[in-house]
Amino acid sequence: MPELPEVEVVRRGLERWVAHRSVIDAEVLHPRAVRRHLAGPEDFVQRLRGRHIGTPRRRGKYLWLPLEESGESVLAHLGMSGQLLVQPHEAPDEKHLRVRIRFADELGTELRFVDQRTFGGLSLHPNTPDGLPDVIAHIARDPLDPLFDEDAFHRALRRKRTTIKRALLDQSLISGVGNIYADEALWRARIHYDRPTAGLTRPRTAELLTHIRDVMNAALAVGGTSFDSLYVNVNGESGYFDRSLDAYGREGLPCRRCGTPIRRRPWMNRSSYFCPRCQRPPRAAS
DNA sequence: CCTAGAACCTGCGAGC
DNA sequence: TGCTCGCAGGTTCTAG
Repeated sequence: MPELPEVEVVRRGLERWVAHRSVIDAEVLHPRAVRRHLAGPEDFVQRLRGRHIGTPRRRGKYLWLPLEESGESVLAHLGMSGQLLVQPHEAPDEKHLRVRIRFADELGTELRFVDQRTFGGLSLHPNTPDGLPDVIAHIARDPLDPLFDEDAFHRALRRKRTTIKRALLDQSLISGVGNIYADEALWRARIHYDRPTAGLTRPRTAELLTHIRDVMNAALAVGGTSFDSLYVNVNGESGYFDRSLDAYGREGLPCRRCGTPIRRRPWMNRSSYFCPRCQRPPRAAS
């Protein structure tokens, strides 16, 4: 589940059901699911065997399982359609099951990576000194991270010659924000998605960040956003935040603030939803 | 160096 | 019924 709240729901599930177990074996059913593991599927499986899983961690949309005593982690990204499921051994294989991880204990469950579109994947990487898989060192801290550098983020926005929604989706500036929560936060902040970042004032940036945190925490409280069965927690259950969305997916429905119909605009091969009255376009854009 | 756009995949629903 | 088209929550690479 793509954005931060959904990934955090999965992380919490892994912490409860997978942490502190030891791997007895793994099985890669589709090589693309481990394409980021450059040494290949066999190497991935071999280096996983016998390892003890530590406490699952997350930064933005990435999550990882530290392997105790090896200095490495299993890095996971769910892409557009990935799921990490804790299933009983006897549960039938999912249609898009890509990787299976079995444990040495008698709990009767296994960890499965299921991914329809195969944009996501698992891989093994050494950790940097601060416990981060080395390949995600370029990913910025996310807005729920206590060490998120608000001032650096604001200075980056001022420096860039880009627009606000592009910047929010740039994981090297701020991580964890995707298409849904970008639209939701911008609606709350009454900022048009095509507004240049260079003109944002410091208070305006702070306000936007507050809205991002608020909407993410609200989603987290109800298990995240799921429109369909693709986005579920480790037990296969959906979140309920789709009922609370104010902008995303609400084309033609009245803005909950002013009643003006929400608009959808094609944007970067996807969509942007906004209120044309509350979120005024920068110049002559509609 | 920077930014915009396309590519990477599979499946579903709408419209014809 | 069956085909085509547009669309889907992300990241990364390339062209300009």
